[in-house]
Amino acid sequence: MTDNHPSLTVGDVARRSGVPVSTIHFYEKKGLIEGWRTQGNQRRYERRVLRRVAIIRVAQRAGLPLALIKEHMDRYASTPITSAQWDVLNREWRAMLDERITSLIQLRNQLDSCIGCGCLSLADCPLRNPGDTLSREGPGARLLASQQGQGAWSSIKG
Amino acid sequence: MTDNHPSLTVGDVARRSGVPVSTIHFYEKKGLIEGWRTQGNQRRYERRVLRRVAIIRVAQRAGLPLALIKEHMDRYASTPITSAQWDVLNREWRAMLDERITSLIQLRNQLDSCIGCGCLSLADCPLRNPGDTLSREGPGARLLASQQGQGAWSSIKG
DNA sequence: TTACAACCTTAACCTAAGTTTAGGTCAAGA
DNA sequence: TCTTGACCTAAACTTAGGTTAAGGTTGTAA
Repeated sequence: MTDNHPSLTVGDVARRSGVPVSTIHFYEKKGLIEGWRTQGNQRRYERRVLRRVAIIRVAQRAGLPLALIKEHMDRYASTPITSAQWDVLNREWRAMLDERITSLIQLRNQLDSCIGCGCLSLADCPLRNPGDTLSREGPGARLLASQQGQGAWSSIKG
Repeated sequence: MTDNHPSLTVGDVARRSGVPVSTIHFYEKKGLIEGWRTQGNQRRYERRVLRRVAIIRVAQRAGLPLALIKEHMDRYASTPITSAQWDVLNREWRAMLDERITSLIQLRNQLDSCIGCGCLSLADCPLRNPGDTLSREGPGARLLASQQGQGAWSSIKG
């Protein structure tokens, strides 16, 4: 914990990142972070790992699966990355985030018009059914979901 | 499938909502949707359930857990709800969505400044460490996560 | 009335992201 | 030296959100 401490123990990382030791083990096993071992086989990390853990946690809050986070970090970490490559990756990552943001905003906007209506309570829907008029044409009631579009990242779940 | 069809089979719901039959069963078992049974014990639903399923899927895409979606829907469904009550619930739900939206936008904005830097590649971080200067004071490197705020809804995961 | 798709239930299985437990080792201070 | 807290591994367990399988029933159309 002194200032010119060259490396962090797993406990240090846990304390300073707010993540349990078991999770640090887990992340290491999954290849999301890396460090080295002492002669006594104990884990040691560079300070830089803290930021990496922080990014992992933020990305998780955003709903990104670890596999995707890892994949992305790995691609950025491949040493000779051209700015064009970086650009592509960055755009993909953003597209996925944008998709999720859109989803959330859309959901929020549905609140007044939909959550208050009969489809959620058991009373009649006061919005005389703009959705159900679609039903004759096939896959109705998908209007919310179908507005999502099919970005590059939606394939992740499909 | 004819127009004045009063009810939907589980297959109808599946087809029209784009969700597998097994998932419809699952949602029903979890109490997220409800219907009734024919004399032959087959499921029947009102058309309204389609919109409900659509909302569930959008909410899921936004990263909300089913338990939370259900909890919220249940509260709206409690029959005698005053407009004041509705207002409170609506504000809570929106606050949570806003929090998540903010989180995502923040993450997206971190992309350029952070994912391109040395904490992800193995080179030195070009952003001469605004995070690590915090390390002397205790839980450093939590700056991203701690910017998230602790709204009424963050307790859900904690 | 017979075929066949669509339905039913229960139970086992699956992935993700960890957590917990058990049994053993390491390192630093009194 | 001894104790104690921090560390190690492996394996079992957990929750969420489903999917798959097996074996039986229903409903409809020829």
